[in-house]
Amino acid sequence: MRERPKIKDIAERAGVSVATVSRALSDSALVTAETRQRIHDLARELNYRPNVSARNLRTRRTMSVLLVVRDVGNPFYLDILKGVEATAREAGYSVLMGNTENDPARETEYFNMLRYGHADGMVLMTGKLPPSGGRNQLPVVVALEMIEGSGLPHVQVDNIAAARGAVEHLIGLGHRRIAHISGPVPEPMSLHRREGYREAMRNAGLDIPEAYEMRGDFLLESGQECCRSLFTLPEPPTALFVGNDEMAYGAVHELRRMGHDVPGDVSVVGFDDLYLSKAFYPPLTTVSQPRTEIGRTAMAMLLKILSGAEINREEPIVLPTVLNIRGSTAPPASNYCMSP
Amino acid sequence: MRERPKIKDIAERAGVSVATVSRALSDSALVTAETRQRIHDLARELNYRPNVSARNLRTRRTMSVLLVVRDVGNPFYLDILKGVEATAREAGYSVLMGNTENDPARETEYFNMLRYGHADGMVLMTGKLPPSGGRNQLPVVVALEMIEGSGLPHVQVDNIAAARGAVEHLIGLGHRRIAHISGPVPEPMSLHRREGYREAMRNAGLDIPEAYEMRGDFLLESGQECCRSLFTLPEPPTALFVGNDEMAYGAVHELRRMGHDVPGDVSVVGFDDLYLSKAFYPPLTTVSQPRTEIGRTAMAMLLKILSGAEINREEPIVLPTVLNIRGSTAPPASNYCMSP
DNA sequence: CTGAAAGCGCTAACAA
DNA sequence: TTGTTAGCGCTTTCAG
Repeated sequence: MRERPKIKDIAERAGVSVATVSRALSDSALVTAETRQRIHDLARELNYRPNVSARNLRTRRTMSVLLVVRDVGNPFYLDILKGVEATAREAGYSVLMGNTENDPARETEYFNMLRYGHADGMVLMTGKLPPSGGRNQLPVVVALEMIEGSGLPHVQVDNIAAARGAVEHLIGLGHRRIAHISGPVPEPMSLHRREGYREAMRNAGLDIPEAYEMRGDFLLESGQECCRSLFTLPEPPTALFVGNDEMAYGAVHELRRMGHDVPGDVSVVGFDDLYLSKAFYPPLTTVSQPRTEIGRTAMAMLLKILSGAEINREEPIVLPTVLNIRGSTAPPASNYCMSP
Repeated sequence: MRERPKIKDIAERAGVSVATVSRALSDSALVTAETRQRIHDLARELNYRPNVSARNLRTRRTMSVLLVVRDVGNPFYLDILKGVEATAREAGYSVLMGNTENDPARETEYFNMLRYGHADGMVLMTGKLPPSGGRNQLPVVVALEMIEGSGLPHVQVDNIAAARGAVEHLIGLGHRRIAHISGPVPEPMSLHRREGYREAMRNAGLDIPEAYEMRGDFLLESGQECCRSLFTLPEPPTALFVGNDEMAYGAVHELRRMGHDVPGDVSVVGFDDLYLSKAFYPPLTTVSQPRTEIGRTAMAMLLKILSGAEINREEPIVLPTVLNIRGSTAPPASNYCMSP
């Protein structure tokens, strides 16, 4: 037998044409059950494997999708990746990993991979977009990061409402001096979470001293640094609403280093509910996003687009968040407590 | 212009043959600099994109590799993924994600993807292998998990020595009653770390009570459970060497719940140096594996195999580990301290 | 229900 | 240096 059998080999052995083999292998109804069986047996016997490149060329599809994130090393994406992968494979698709590292050139490159026919569609989790160029025609679904006015379908959470809920929790505990450490500005995700913070404060009639709004970059170290600045203020906050868990870890770490107890002296709320937030000390109160579900939904949406179905590109799909109240929040210490 | 230009379109416009265009676009030296330039310009003007499926079919390679892990959701793989991805793209390869969830059927499936020509090679990070079937002929590199006697090239760390070093650190601090929580047995990785623990204890002339060797499964909860058992013993340990960081988090969590101070009452050492171990409280003493480097090395090895170079399949590449000593280890409390 | 035949778009022998 | 040509292995009309 030749190195690797092809349809032709099976056809010869079975005494039928390649067309029949192709049909039989794809379980077409246009083949007698009997021949179909015979061909299947023969295929197994010869250890036949279809050549995907040939099939792709012919069918003009690759049965694979691109999943593009800004940093594969970020644990935040894990469950999303998991959701995308699971949904993709259920539909027979493979997932190609893309990593932009915030480099617009790379992002363009991944769009080009779509155009090259490298993949059939893309789930995009970055905040920026290449210069356009007919990209709205491409099968792309944006997850998480809201790209304003992109015209691309997206699935996300309501960051404003979630943030507002988190801050309301702090206010409900009796906190009045609540500071915020935001993610990188002007990314929509950061802005929205900050907006939620502002809304909650405004609704409660609370002032936000300018120095209470710190800008971080979503990384642990910036959580530490921002926290340090906040606690050199003459009137430091009694509670922190931090833009993501990673910075919240940094903040708690720093608070401990400065001798403050969490939540005894300072309460901290995060955002994301990372993998380890429940094992953190103290277990972190944080907004939980349905990450796996986001992945699944985004991929399902992409599958729908790929199947040719019409979808509503304007109205984003918004998934619900939950505030997980754990050990890092408590009422303010009595000496800090002031009634309005 | 037609929907999507192909080489033929460029050829017609340029008044040359498709072969010349193909050569020009791949910057072959067999084309005049002048025509090459002209064709490049034309290609850009027409917004030409090569069709990868056609190319793949013709060249019999896909320029993509498979990266297979047992759980994409596990943060442990992040940096490895990053290393693999980086090295792959530097060489022009894409990375396809594979997720086995410890299901041997899936693992076979990924091997089949190689055989189908879905990808050119594979970096495998799971502990089990399908029934063989000429798999040793396939371009596969095993990272991390040692599959004994597989005949596949692999890159890894010396788990025995690393574990021994970690336990020696505890012994050096004065601990005598040191327990171990292992990963799933009989996986080589778990066995090796346990072996290192045993060696260190033996070398120091220390006994290992049977109950001091707990079996976990590398997950947080099992760290908690094993820890709970250990501290119902009449003579509980004063230090724990835990098979991975995740279980160590669980153990510390449980110790705190039971009212033990870490490291005041009990010291804990982990393995892996996960992303957040330094922000953990107390910052975790743990063995650090060069994860990104492991990914890079494995991918580099695979590239070498794909390029046709001969490599030594017998001798694994062993990368160095470092013991990161942080806040979770200290000398035993005086009332526990006993000289030999 | 089955077969013949025409490509999908590209690369690489072989010729010139 | 360039062109001609023959496929890579598969799917899918179109005829029978």
